[in-house]
Amino acid sequence: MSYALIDGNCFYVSCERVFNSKLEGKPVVVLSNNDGCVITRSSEAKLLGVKMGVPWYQLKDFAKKHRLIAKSSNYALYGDMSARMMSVLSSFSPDQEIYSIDECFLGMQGFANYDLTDYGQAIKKKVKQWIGLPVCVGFGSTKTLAKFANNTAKKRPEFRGVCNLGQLSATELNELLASTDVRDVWGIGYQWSKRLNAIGIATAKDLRDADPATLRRKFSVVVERTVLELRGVACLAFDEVAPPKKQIIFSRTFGEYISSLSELEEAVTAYTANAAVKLRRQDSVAGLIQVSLRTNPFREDQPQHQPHLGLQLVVPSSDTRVLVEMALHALRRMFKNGYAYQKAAVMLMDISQDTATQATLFSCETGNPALMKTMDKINTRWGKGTVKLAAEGVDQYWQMRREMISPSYTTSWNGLPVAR
DNA sequence: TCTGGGGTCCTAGGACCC
DNA sequence: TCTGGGGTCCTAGGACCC
Repeated sequence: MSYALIDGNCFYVSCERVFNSKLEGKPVVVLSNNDGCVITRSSEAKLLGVKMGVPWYQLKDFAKKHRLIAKSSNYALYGDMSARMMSVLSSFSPDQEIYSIDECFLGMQGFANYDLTDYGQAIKKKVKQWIGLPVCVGFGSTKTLAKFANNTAKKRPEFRGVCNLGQLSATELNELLASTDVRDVWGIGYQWSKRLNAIGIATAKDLRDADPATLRRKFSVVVERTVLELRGVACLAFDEVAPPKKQIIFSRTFGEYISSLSELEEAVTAYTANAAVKLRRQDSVAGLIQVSLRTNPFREDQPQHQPHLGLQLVVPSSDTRVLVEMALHALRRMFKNGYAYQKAAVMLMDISQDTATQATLFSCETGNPALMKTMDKINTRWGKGTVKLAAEGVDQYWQMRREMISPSYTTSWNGLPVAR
């Protein structure tokens, strides 16, 4: 069995470029929600030395000087482009696992007679032609090796965007592994890479050749599995259908600080409604809802308050009104006057499929599934927010800032590109 | 003075991913 | 002034049970 991993090159920037050719060849970054910090960089921006995660306000002067272009993130656009890309990719294998917004695995079982390097080039070409997005392709006998191959295809121009490990000699593979920092192995983050370095494991090759049992003892079973995966022993499952989420979070920084309870109530109501939509989309109900608030932790000069409170529902529910009632209850218990709150989050937990719900003896209010379904249908058909609870507020001053956002070219009539 | 052993469940915290 | 959002898995330790 072998796997392909296809990954969009600086995906968000590439999505912007599809509809705005002026961004081509220029240093571009896409910012996180609220225009907070850099989350995607074009290769030109990387060359300028722009680091991942830098706060935008620290970069403004630099951007002016170096003609760095910033875009607010436009998830309506990226989500839609992602769906199109995934649909094209699904035509290249019967088995697809969508791993994130910009990457998927394909199962390559039954492709033994194919030249996978050619096949990878064909994939790359079709996605570029049909969707307009540049991708790289990596092939390996485990997911971790496919990831490694993809990473190699990205970094080394001589591979022309496609790396098939199966085609390499043992020497060539060793050379590639030896020239890859252990930090760049999928599953090894900053903390573990530091500790691995300390015991003499610096490269992907060192890690592959280390003793799995020792690493399990010193680190965890996760690191052991990574070692085995690098050796070609598959330890990670291929999930074709996304399993339902075990927790659902809706969390946003406000456009402006909020100090009043009534405005927080509006925001928490809206956040809960958003989380509930996600919950119903996977036909689930939640048994526990947690609300949290946060002041700006960077403002050490200001009083800090980061409360969170979870409340159990008597009967698990997905009804927005039931969930909102609980959320507001939690909010009112935590809220304190005199703080500038910067962010709120609503988290749904104890999630189960709604068919499995246990009825109570004294059948309590569990909500009205039919009404919720109708609401979701209307909002899908006529656009988000067509029908909502009045308590979500009308003005919504706390909505996030997105000062450099592009139109929703593919998902809104108003954003439709015009051909001249 | 002396104070078992084994199992389960839950939670918090730490690590990782994009 | 301005620092994102949304997930997963694993482990250790405490509570509790017999």
